[in-house]
Amino acid sequence: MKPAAIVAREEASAAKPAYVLEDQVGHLLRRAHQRHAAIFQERIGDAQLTPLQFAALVKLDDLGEVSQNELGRRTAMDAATMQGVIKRLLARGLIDRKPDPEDRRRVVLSLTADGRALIAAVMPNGRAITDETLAGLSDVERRSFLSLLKRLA
Amino acid sequence: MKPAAIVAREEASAAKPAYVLEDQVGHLLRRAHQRHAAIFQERIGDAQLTPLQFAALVKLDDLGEVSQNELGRRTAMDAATMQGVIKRLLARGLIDRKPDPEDRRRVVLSLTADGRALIAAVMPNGRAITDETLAGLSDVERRSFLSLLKRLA
DNA sequence: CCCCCATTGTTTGTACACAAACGATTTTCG
DNA sequence: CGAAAATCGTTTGTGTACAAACAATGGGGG
Repeated sequence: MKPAAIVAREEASAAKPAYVLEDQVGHLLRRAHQRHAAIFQERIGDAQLTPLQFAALVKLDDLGEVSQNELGRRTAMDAATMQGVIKRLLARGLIDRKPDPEDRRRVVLSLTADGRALIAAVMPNGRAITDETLAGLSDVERRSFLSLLKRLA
Repeated sequence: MKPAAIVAREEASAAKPAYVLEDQVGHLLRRAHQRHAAIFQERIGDAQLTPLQFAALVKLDDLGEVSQNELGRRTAMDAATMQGVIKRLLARGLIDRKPDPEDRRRVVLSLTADGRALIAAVMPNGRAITDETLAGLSDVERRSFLSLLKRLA
């Protein structure tokens, strides 16, 4: 006859066939994202700049001029989230905003000289952040992980 | 002599050696997390229940009774975030809260009967959500991805 | 041509996420 | 023992994240 403690443990694992929070993708994605955000904040080199603001500046640097919604699509932010991000970048004078003469619904966004200077200055830190986030994985593992992650996103 | 447009493009790619936003871990983690959150909301089967609330209930179900901070550590939420999550679970009558007689700083949390019933009801959906999030990856790829992700988190 | 429909940008409301500062308690260590 | 340090829970402030509803504009199809 098995000891009561073991019977109880077996019953428990029979009743709850192991939903281990720590093994769920969602939980792990959330924690990995948290860790990345912490690394970002620590190393981006500009205390006010957030990951989303950085992403918006990078894309704006790539594209030159874009409408607000278009920039949102390119950076995976919805229109409401965009509002806040754009407002803060405008307040810091990092981007410019003007009406689109060809479509009066649109506003055209672009980097200011300050914006271009900032993005040039912190870009290397962006690379370092990516690198530190992936520290602990070998080159092969990094490639494999990024390729799988891309398929999930 | 090269056309100005091509010179400009070459200068651009020389000056900016390809920081491709779409390839950065941080951006991909954020997008994967977004996608998971959308799947969660669609399939958890309780419109009010969020991923964090679900996580808190699962852990509470595992642990029985815990203090608020302890539960926060187990679910990777900080104390301030915990406030809101606990407040909403209390408001729905899914958890109980009582002072710890042995440590007057602490509050002891536990599931109510409603909380236990809800978690039992939605647990299968939790599994389905994990599965759908990983849809597109083979079994081998899933194991590999989760193991790498765990090392990043 | 005009009406329906889509798109653009905005606002409001809810829910994470965390820093920072706080009062109350408990623990530790000199 | 008693003061310093640590822990617990709370509040405030800023910044994502998204649903839902809105006014204004643009594009088509009847």
